[in-house]
Amino acid sequence: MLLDLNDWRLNPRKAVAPQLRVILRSRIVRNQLKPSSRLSESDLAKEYQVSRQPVREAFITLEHEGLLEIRPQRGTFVKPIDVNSVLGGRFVREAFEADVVHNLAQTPDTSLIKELRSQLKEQAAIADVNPAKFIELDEVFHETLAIAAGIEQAWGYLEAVKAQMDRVRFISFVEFPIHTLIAQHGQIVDKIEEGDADAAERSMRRHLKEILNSLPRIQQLYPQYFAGGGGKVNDP
Amino acid sequence: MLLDLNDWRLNPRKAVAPQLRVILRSRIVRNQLKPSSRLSESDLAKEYQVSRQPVREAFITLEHEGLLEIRPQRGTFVKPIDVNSVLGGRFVREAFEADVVHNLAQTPDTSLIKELRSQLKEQAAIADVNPAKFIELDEVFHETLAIAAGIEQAWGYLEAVKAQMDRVRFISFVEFPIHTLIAQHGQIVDKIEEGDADAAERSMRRHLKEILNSLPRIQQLYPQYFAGGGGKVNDP
DNA sequence: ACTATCATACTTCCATACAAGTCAACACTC
DNA sequence: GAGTGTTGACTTGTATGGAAGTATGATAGT
Repeated sequence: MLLDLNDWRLNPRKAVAPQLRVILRSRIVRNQLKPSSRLSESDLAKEYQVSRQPVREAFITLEHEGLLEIRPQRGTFVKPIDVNSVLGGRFVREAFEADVVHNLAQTPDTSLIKELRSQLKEQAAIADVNPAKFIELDEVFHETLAIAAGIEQAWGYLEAVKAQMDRVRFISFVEFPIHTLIAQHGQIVDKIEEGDADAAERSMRRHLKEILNSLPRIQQLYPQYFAGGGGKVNDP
Repeated sequence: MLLDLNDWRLNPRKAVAPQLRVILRSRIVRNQLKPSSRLSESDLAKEYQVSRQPVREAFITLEHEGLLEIRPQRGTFVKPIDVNSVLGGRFVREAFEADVVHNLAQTPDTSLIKELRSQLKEQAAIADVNPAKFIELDEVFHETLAIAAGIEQAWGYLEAVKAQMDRVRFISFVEFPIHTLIAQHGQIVDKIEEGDADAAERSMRRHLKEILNSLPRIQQLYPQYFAGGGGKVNDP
């Protein structure tokens, strides 16, 4: 889902439109297609050697996901990052994952703990080597929690939420204190293992508030990627 | 959003595809287009006097929303209700709205309370007259809370979640204890007014667990609308 | 009676042509 | 020079024909 799809190759056996959707989505989230830049149906059609129609259909789904803005008869543009959307998404995600770890801590599972600790080692190993890869591992970590809580289905609803947050992270890796994030992961695992549901929830909420620290700085460093003013969003 | 769009005329000035998306979405959520029933691009194109392309584009977005299932070269079908999707969505929504009222109760706003109490009266007045209209008012109630909490943006992320839950409610109004729901609304408002954040959160969680009571009964009464449970399943 | 093959009528998916709106450049009028 | 209308090259939106795949039923063969 978050894979790097630079080496795109369309599989001619499968439908083209869904493949284009995944490829373009990856290129936008990874900040390879810059916010406010123009995307032309015809140009992309030529680039991928297909007709305009499948490109167009990919555009439509990506607009629905909040990554593109289609202005009829005007053009299609990569949507600038809307701070309120990021903050709103972050709120949803915090609420969701707080409940997830709260549930998990009430019935700790040793095999889950073992798996999570294994992932922590991977994260630490890759941290200074390949930050983009760390983001993938981070996603796996959180998804593992959701699946363990038995609500894999629910995790899918957060796709759009994660996309908006990931866009911010891909703009500037250096602004994110990866080792802090990993330490927070460790704390969450600890609290789940201890069976302290409230503490686990607090750890997760603190963890997911981390982006609030870096977001203003990133917005200041890269104002060209953002749109509108960052209003205030209340947080628990 | 949830409006009844039975007698809807296409506005020829605006793009057709988005209008079709809204119309079809409404017809599916309101259970006018039955689960597992077949939708044909050509038929709908004739029905709305347009070409197949805009119909197709509407299909694609609705599939992405989990309301349709497009089987290539086979047909397009209204997706049967997946209980796990409903439960997962319910989980997300409970987590979200619990945090919303928790925040609201920490800084009670008298004008908000007044507005909510006014809505409660409306709900009570319509309860026995028009259950479909009550669902609309219910949506307004919850949305009002989200907006008051300053996270209108986040509310948009829950569109798909609400759609799945609403489908269940539209299958059978009688299974839902509307007066109980209204009483729960009242309790939530009370606790916000009292400034008791934890109690407000508990009330909201109890309220959003109400669907768990009726879901099994509805599934048993209308197995043909659900996937993978009780209905005649023709698996290979 | 039973099975395999093939014709046919569907379906979605893609390519192409055209329609309609937008915007910038440019000539023209005042 | 300032303002205005026009042209033309763009854009996305829609219509339509055909390609490829799938289900169904008739038919031939055993």
